Amino acid sequence: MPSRKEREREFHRRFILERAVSLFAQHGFEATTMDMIAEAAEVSKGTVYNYFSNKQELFRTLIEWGSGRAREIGQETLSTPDTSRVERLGMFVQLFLEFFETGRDIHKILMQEGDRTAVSMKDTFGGPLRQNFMQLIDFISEFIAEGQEEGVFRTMDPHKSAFLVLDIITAEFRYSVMTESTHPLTENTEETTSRILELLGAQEVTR
Amino acid sequence: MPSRKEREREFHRRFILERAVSLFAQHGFEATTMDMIAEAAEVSKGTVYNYFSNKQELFRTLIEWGSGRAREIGQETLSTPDTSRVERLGMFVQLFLEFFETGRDIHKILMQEGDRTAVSMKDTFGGPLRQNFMQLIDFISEFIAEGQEEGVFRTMDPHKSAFLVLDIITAEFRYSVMTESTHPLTENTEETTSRILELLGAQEVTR
Amino acid sequence: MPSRKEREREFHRRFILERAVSLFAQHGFEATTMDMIAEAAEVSKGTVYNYFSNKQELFRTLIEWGSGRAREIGQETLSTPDTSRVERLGMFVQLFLEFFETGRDIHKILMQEGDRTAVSMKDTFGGPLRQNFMQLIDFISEFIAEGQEEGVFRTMDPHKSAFLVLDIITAEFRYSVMTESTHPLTENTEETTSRILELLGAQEVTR
Amino acid sequence: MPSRKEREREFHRRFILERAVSLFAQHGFEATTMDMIAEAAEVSKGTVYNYFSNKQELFRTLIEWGSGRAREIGQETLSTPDTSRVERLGMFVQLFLEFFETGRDIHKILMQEGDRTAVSMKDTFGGPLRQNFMQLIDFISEFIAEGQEEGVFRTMDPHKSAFLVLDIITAEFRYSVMTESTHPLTENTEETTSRILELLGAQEVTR
DNA sequence: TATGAATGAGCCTTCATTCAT
DNA sequence: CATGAATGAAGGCTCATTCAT
Repeated sequence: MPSRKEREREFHRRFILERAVSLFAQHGFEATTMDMIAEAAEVSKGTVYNYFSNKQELFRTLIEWGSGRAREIGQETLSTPDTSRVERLGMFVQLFLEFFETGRDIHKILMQEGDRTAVSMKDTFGGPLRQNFMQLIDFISEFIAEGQEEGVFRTMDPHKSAFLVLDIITAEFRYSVMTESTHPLTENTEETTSRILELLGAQEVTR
Repeated sequence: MPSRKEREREFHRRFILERAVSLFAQHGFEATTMDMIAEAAEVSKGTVYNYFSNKQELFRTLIEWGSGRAREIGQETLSTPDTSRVERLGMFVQLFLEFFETGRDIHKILMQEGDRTAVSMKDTFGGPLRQNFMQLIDFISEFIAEGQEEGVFRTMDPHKSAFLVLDIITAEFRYSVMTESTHPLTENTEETTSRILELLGAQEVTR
Repeated sequence: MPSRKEREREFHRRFILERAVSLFAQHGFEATTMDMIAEAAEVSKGTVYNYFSNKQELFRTLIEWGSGRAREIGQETLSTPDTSRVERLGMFVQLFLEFFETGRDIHKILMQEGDRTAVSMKDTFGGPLRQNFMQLIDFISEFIAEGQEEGVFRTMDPHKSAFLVLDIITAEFRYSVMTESTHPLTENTEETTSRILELLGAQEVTR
Repeated sequence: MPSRKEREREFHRRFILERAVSLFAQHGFEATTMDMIAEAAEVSKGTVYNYFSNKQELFRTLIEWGSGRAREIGQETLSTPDTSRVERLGMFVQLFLEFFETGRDIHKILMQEGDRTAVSMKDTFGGPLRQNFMQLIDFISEFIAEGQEEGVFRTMDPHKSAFLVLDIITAEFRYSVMTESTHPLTENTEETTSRILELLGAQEVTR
């Protein structure tokens, strides 16, 4: 039972995080200073240190938060029982694109850091990010493998296919940003889904 | 006719660049210090500044070099006359994967900065990188559009398709890095090519 | 009502300035390092930057402070109503020499920078220094012109005379420094004043 | 008997000095780099070091050169026999103003450094500059003392008067620079001379 | 002697972190 | 807990000087 104090503390902590997100997204980890964060959060620098022991922890929290949510989406949608694989996949794509839409900033961070993580495993932030990412890959991979057993998907390496599936979805985000599009990403849910189904060689898909 | 001095100077310049590449790839722009670069290049810090007026210029040179080469590959392969579209695409994929293979570090940098560029257009390094990237997209886009006119590819937005084509290729790189694979990327040339052809709805492809 | 914190901050700021003055006077702007200033002020380098955004601002503050005070002296003494011009001039000379006496260091800086300003107008520090100096010249100039109208002073270019008047006063300072004299400058008030009166051709002066 | 080589060397040395003068005048000692000097002298940096063992020596040479010339002027004009003191003084003023006119740059340097010298005796450049300056003061001082004995000048401290005499002359230079005047300084020879004579209380001067 | 690449000490400035109030 | 002044370890960059060619 969290006391009122604890709840307030958690609230304050989240507030700082939310203000920090856009700064990190805009300037990257190194170029974002604690002063900037403190100012954006309308508190003193000391206060920021009261909630986060250092800059890295603050950033790591963001990474974990974002990548954790991504993993959750996979977990929640892909294993829903009593639903066709196609429907589940559609749900997954939709929630993912919605997630991108809602938290563009956290996504920019994840993508930038994702690549850096892909690059140097020992990276401080790589840990939780990589873990969440790999779990997400596993959910997708398993989803694909089961679909193959059911004869719904064509036979191909499920693990690699999982990467490709994620790539197709994130491509939407990259395309949107590169073309400075203002259309909501979710508009492309159906198109993206069918592109994935095609990749997976889903039988029942009709175009 | 460049004098011996000039040639040596150019040689030395390249040497510093080569040593800097892996540092930037590993730590990113901000976290890589001029001291690190100087030490890696086995020269003094002053010497590095003798060849590059500042850290940004050094980095920009790398970005332009890498992204310029990527654009060239597109230009050289996709517009080859007297060759079927399928063959041209195969060549494109192969050269691109070879390029990844040869210069893994420069690619890591391009991808990291690519994402950062995708994120904030005003970025200092965005200029040349974005320009080269967009030109590459244009080459691919045109290649697709012509193929559509010839009835070789299915009808879909050529511009967006171009992004997807690139994404499919770079996905190989990402996958390779994430799984710490040691297989040469070029092994996947055929598979990647056919995946792209499938995306484009190429008629003659048989699996 | 400035809070205690604000007052302390202002106090500290002044302290750093006072310690910096003698360093600048001794070594000049370029040769004085922020490390020297920090050490002299018994604080860390970072603290200096807490009070002054950079070296130039610190120096500019000194220049403005000193040259502003010089201008004030002219303003306050020369336009005093109900006082003879001779008395006013005497007051002016006295206060000026006192000012030299009190802040020998700031004067050294003003004279050094004054010459540099005289030399290159575009100088960063020239602005406020030159402005204050010119205003001082204007006060003196006006004082002389009015004296001429009253028939107290001989006829001559008031503007140029103003420069000469100042030169005569500062000559005392230069002489004192060159001869390493320890006599208080104010001892020469009367002598200097009569020298100026002679220059101005003041009627009532008897020797 | 200087060999041709030696003469050429001396010639080259002077050339570098001449090119360096305006740089030092414009930017001051610290802000003038050896690169700038080398470029201005159209030689390599190494060559500059071939003629001057370091930056300080180069600068000191300039100072000695300039201050030596000033001393010479005093020596040559003030002790001319068979000439009235008034005429000698006129000659002195004229040559001095001409010197200012011809070598504005070296003068700027002397005035800037002169003040700095006046300030810290231990200064590296102070030595020769101070020595030449003091000798010049001595010449003037002696000239005044003798004039006093002859009854030509009023009685006053000859040493201090010498400083004032020099101040009156240099004031012309300062005034000219401050007002950005383009008139040749020598135009003011007569006016300046009579101002000095007035200071000295010369009997025969009529205005 | 001329050249200019190499060196490295040192400068200004930034910023994560600490800590007294 | 909140504050923000103080700290000092780096970092980017400059430039006088050296030295091999």
